[in-house]
Amino acid sequence: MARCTITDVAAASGVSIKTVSRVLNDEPSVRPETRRRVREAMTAMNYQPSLPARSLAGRRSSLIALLFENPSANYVFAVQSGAMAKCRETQLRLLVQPLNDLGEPLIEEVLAMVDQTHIDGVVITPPLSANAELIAALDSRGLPFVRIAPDGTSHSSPIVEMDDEAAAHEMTSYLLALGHRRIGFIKGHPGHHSSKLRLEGFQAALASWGVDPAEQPVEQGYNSFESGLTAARRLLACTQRPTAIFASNDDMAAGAIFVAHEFGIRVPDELSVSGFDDTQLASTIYPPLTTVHQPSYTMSYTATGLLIDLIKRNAVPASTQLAHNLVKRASTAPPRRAN
Amino acid sequence: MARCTITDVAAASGVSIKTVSRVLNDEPSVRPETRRRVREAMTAMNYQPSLPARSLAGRRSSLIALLFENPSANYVFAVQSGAMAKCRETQLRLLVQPLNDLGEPLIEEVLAMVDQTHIDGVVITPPLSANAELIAALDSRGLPFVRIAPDGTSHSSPIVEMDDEAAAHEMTSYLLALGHRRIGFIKGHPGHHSSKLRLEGFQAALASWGVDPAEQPVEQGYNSFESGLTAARRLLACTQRPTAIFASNDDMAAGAIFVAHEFGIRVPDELSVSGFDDTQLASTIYPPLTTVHQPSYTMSYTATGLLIDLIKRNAVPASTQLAHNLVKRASTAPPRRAN
DNA sequence: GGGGTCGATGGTAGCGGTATCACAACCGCA
DNA sequence: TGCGGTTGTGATACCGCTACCATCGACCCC
Repeated sequence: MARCTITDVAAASGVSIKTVSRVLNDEPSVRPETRRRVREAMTAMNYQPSLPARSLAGRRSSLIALLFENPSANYVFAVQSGAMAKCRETQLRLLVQPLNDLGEPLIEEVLAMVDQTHIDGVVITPPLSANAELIAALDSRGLPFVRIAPDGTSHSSPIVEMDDEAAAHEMTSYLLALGHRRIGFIKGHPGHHSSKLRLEGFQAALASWGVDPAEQPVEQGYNSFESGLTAARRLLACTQRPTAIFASNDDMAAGAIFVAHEFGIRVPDELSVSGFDDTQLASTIYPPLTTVHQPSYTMSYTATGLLIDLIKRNAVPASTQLAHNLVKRASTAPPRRAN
Repeated sequence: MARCTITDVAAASGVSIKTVSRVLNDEPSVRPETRRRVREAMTAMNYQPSLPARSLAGRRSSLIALLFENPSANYVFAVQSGAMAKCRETQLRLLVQPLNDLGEPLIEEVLAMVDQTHIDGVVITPPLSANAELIAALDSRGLPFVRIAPDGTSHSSPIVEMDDEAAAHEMTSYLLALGHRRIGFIKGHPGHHSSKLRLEGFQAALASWGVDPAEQPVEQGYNSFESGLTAARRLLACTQRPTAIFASNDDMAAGAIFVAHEFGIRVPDELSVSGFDDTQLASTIYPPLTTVHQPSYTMSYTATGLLIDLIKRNAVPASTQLAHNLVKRASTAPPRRAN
């Protein structure tokens, strides 16, 4: 069962290689009867088209790339699974391209990859999706791409996102409704646009409840567990300790819970903690984390679908917003009455 | 700066395309002076060789695949990063191929991928590395592959592994040295060969300390957090509750700690818990987990290196064993004196 | 009923490289 | 001086497929 080629199939089904090629590409104007014969021959011989040959001859490579620069295993895994699922449906191959710790040559690396592999298109995840140079470079190559959760800068490429601000607003309202009036906030990585939106949602919710945002303690975090540790230590060392902490992602929220354990502060009795993203971690720590479910898998699945449409030159929406939802678990409760 | 080809480079440097090809492939018998001229032209024109063209014409595709069927984001991320790092060093591309939820057509899917992409070789992670049919299928295609932590069945392909039994032995000895004499064990997924080895290490250590392994409570787990929950509930509901739990991986250990929290059992004061793997999770939960550091990243980095050697027909060791080490954190302590 | 259109198919020139062979220039040695 | 053997280089046939154009009968319209 050695590899066989289009020529073998053509011979076996008594047509020219061109007709086999037509069947392969689902082109019209092949008689159904002929199509059937060719298809049968292909299955019988276990014919597999050669991807390199197709991409060399045609304009398509049937290969798309997923670009990321994100250190979170959970996020990357989710995004990758989503993209992969869509690729499997559509007979495409996915080239996964991590761009961590590259510094300057990032753009060059991407362009080299694009030129070498003849990629058809790219899905870009945050924070890369907000990288203006990268966008410009891809544009210069005329390569189609879809961005996941980029910043607000306008560009004609399609976008898949969730409403970070509304979600943060909801979470904050939930904490306020529980009775919390002193809520510590841990900001996300300054490089991520969503960090800004989440803070804005937090502040807007406070304002709408008549609570002065300026009075609430806010600490800078960097999306890592360790940065959550540092930020939470500061928040909990305040003289007026907050009764709740809202962290901009789950890793940092896990840090806050860790610190609470260290300090002997009971969660949620003495301190409520909530996160953002709903990664696997959220339901693995104790107590399980109240958080916002971010549909990372679905976002990337959707983005990949849009990219494929884009490549096929179908009409594509400029922007798609996916639903989030609040996941209430055991890390939040009404504040203990202290007075 | 549109894409340029070997012909352009040849014209620019005044040689034939064949000579450019020679320079590209680092073949000998090109005059240093000529080589320099061609190299210069390539950089000046920002020439990037076309991967599809090379793989079509030559025997190499400069593409290798990483096969996995593992639901753990942390593990997959680590393995992928390691393979990717080695690929980047050697100018290869990595095709990541998850094979989850495929059932029967798994082998076909892999073979189709192999035939379509003209992959040069494969790195196989557990539990796929123990899949005899897969191994046979790859063999039938004459494709080089390296397995990470496969089971004991002999095969000429290189293997990268750690000593699971010795590591489990060490961990158990550590718990015994702390004074524990009733240790609950949570077994790993029956499909993973390492599960068996870890259990054996546990039992051997007990025996060498004169403790009867048959007296220790053992529960079946399936490597997931949830299965750890179930197993730990059973262990802690025993009339003679163990003073320590050794779980075969970190996720299940996290489950045990979760259950301890639920039951109001203090860790490590009333119950020691230890895990295996040292994933990111181990240092994110509270208390941080004593565990065995499994060098997943390094294993896959090494395996990829061996694969490349194999492809180049260099001499390759049949088996490489990487060092593990015990990471002592706060989840273990001497048992509380109860009598 | 002749020319135009369309449906179904085939022939063939590449795509951008590599492999095989050929060949000229140069070398040492008898 | 002439011979075989290197060494550096070029010409050219592919690799497996797609794009473009040609072909050829059937059908259609006025």
